[in-house]
Amino acid sequence: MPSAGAPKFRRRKADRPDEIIAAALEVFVEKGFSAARLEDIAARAGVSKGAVYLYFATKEEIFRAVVEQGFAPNLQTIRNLAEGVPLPPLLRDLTVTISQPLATTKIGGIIKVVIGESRNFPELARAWHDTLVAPALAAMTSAIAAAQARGEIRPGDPRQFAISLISPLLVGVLWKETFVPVGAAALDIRALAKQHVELWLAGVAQPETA
Amino acid sequence: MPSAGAPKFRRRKADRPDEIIAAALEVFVEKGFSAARLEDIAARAGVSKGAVYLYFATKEEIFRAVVEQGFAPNLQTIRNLAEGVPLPPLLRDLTVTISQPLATTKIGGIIKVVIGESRNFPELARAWHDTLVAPALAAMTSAIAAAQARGEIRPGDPRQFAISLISPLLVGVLWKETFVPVGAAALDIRALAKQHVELWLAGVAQPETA
Amino acid sequence: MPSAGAPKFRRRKADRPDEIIAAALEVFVEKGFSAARLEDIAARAGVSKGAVYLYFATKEEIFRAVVEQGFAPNLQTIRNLAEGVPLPPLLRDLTVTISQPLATTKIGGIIKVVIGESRNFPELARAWHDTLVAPALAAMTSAIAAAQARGEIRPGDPRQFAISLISPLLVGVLWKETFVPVGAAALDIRALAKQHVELWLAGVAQPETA
Amino acid sequence: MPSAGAPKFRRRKADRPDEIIAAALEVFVEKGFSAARLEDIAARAGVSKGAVYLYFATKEEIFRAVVEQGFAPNLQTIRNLAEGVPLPPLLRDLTVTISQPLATTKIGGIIKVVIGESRNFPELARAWHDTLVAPALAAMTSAIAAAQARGEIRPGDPRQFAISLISPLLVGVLWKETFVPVGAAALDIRALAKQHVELWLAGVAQPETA
DNA sequence: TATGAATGAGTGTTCATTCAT
DNA sequence: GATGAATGAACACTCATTCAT
Repeated sequence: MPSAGAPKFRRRKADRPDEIIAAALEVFVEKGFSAARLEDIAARAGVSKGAVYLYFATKEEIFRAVVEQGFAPNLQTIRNLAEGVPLPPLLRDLTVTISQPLATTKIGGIIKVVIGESRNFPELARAWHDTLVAPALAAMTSAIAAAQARGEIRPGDPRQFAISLISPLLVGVLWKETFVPVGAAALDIRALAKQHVELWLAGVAQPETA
Repeated sequence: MPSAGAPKFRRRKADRPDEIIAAALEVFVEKGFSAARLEDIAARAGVSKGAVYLYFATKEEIFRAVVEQGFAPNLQTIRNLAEGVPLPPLLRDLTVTISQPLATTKIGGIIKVVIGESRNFPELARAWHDTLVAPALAAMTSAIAAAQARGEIRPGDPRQFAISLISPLLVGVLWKETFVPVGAAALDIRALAKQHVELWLAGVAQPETA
Repeated sequence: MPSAGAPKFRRRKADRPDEIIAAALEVFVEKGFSAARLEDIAARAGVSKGAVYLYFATKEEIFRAVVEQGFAPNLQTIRNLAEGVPLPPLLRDLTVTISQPLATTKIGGIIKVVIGESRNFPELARAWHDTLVAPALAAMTSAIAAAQARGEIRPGDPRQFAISLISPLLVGVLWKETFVPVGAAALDIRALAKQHVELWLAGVAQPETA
Repeated sequence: MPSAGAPKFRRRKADRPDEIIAAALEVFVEKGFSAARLEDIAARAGVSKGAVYLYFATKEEIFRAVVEQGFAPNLQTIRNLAEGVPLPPLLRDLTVTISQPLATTKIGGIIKVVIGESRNFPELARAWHDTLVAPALAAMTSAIAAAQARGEIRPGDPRQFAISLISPLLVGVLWKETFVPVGAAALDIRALAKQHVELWLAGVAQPETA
């Protein structure tokens, strides 16, 4: 009977943690860590307050799980930054690959929460920095430096070039999380990314020195 | 009277509200609204808990005062965006004017807090958007559109161009508030601004159509 | 059937209640009623939490069972206090009979728990008093009074004499439960009982009136 | 006006801790540590729940204060056990000195609580043992040993003699705390002490060896 | 029977807010 | 005005009890 394949009314125990994390993410993004009520998280996950404590020992642990779970899907993306490839096609490609999840997943909310709680949970901010942000920035920086060495792009601080490149994406997701919910005009992150990459490529191109 | 001679003891009652606001800003930036304790704010302002309530009716009101007080100094800057002026000199100028306070004042902290509490205080996020962010963006957008009309810069969505222009500054400020306190390498916002403006100007320039 | 041959696996269902009571006794003695967790009792009894509820309706009921079960083995001892017998041999005998279980069984723990929870479970304290303590004391008191009537022991309040007689045993048991677990020197209850009975007999003896 | 001597409605801050400790003692004796509700303690002390936390950080800390406060008044009594004095007058004296507070103060309740919570607060049980019980027992033991050396009392384990001596007092206070509240006949501790001391003195006296 | 996931009432603790001084 | 002791509503967390399997 259990093999019949029809999903049972009661969900499997194994699903609960993820359901709770998903619910918690929403609540944390809305309220921040402190103002988030455990009861809200539980309710949104469709379980009782007590059930949450079957899977997480404290509210903090839920928060950590939420933030850490924001890592995994993004780690791979970073490793795709190959150095030997000419930048223009690489970036035009990457733009699509990156702006897609930024526009559609919850990652923006996590970024917002990490920023907001960075002083209350410094280890999490540090983990995000060390595991995601710094490596990603370093990868882009060295890809840019390599392109400079090949003469493809003009001189200048490659780290600052990298920041110039990715900042609008970050601002885009924060805009979406911060101002759109209070009535601001939406931002087409993908269009923004596309136009910005062209701007950036033109901006870092070698001047046509005759 | 306050200007007449050196007052024996500073901290005249008229200064209290501002001292409280300044203290509150620090605490709110560190902890967020919910986790900020009134007692900490009072202590940092050098007054008793009860004294805070002589000037502000609730913790929320202090928060509003903190965020609203972040407006004033920036409103003027925005109005300086003249439309008739060629963009390059204007922006090179503006870069200095803007990145200076971003790098040295508390404005970064306020931005962080506004982002973090945008869902708990939507009116504040809306006020920031409507009063500061949207007008500034609109001003830049129309300045850019005007420049496009004059043929100074190439076609493209002028709002997105504007976002491309200012995003690195915003990211720089958030970086300073979020990752530097947990050990990340500092960012020279002014250098970043300078290099980025050149990148942007080059990136939006008309292609050298012969 | 249970007596036929060696049962393959012990722990037949009929044993469960006693196993639970035994486990509960340990936990109650360690923690007291309130701080005792049903889960601990279940775990120590080697059953699931739910299984406990197949045999007992509430935690209180388990507690009652534990305390009441402390009665049975002791009720008989009390009835052995014959009145017509000369006290010295009777007591020297009793000493061994009584100090044996005091030193080796869990009765000390039960006494401790009954004392500790007497206000939370007054009926239990009352039951202990009415069923065990008062009858025992009364039996001893009248045996002593009878001996006084026979001129074997000197005048004095026979109830107080009875208390003088048994107190060290009680204190010995409580000492074992209270101070030995925190590092105090152990007490040899049997030796104490032996020496104390002689002291008592000498103390209540008729002064050598020539 | 404050000097007028009329006690103000609002009690002095300095009195609160003691009032809370007194209230807590009652509740702890009635319920035990776990079952005692902070709200009950607060109510019985005539303050709000929050006020308790102005003086004690946790419920445990209140408990410790209650138990430790049970030390002080008793420490001095112990030191009065002089060794060179003949035992009979010393003990007849001591009996009054000791049974007085046992009969009238809250010490019995504290003893009961220390016994009941000895496993949950082993440091407290240990502190009681090391600071009060063991020294008192040691003092009596050596006073008895000295008397034995002087030939005043007969041979035998002096520690056991000491236990024989004090046990009825202990049992008396426990009786008062445990069984009297559930309807048992009261015990006149002072009369018990008096008769018991005589019993003990006669019991340990040198047999009239011709 | 037996399990253990789930529930939700209960309680320790915090902290914005009040108010007697 | 200024203080900080006092209040009590709010919330994280626990655990006896239930019940689907």
